[in-house]
Amino acid sequence: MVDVVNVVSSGSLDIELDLEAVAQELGDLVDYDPGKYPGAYFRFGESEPLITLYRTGKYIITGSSSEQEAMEIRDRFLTTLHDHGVLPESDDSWFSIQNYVGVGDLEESVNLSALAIGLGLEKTEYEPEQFPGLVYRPTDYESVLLVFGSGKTVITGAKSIEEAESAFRSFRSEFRSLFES
DNA sequence: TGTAACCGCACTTATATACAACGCGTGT
DNA sequence: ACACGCGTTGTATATAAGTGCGGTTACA
Repeated sequence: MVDVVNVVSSGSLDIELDLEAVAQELGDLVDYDPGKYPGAYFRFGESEPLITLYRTGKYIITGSSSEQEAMEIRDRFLTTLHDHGVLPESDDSWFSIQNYVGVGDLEESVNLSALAIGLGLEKTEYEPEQFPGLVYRPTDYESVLLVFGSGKTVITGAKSIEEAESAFRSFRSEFRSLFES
């Protein structure tokens, strides 16, 4: 239905950090350049999700493919900080999923100009010279959908996988009723 | 040297986060 | 006229989609 390709989550360690010292302690796992960006980048491996850690102790995990993977990375991250003496205790104050990015497929080609009119011009943006996809902001979902001529659809801004799937299902039925396919 | 094929990149969307630099408004 | 505070913007990250552009490479 909807294939999740990216999950963005965030949390807090609830302690202030000296990022310079953290980078020193963790070595290759951390990439920190305060002149370029205030956050320190932490990554376990080449294609692993990225954790951006801030002075305030707050952090963001990007690039997970599921909620489960995000949770696992968080656990490993906390354990690693604890093992290096950066974190006194390995339980953080809060952690939550902020954004799901997924891909759906209508499995047929779409006339985007006609779709923009069908869905309503006030809810859509379609400027093919600027971007090949149609931007659809449904009234009853917080998610935003990017629809392409191939029928492939990107769903983003969802706070849960259920929200993403529901938004896509709703869009697909609207699409089918518009074009009677 | 010309043309063709291919590659990488920016475009757009959402979202958390922080810090610098900017504009603008108000008060002194 | 100037200082200060607040709001906004750009910086950076991941990720998919399809299009167009520039640059590089290969072959005739």
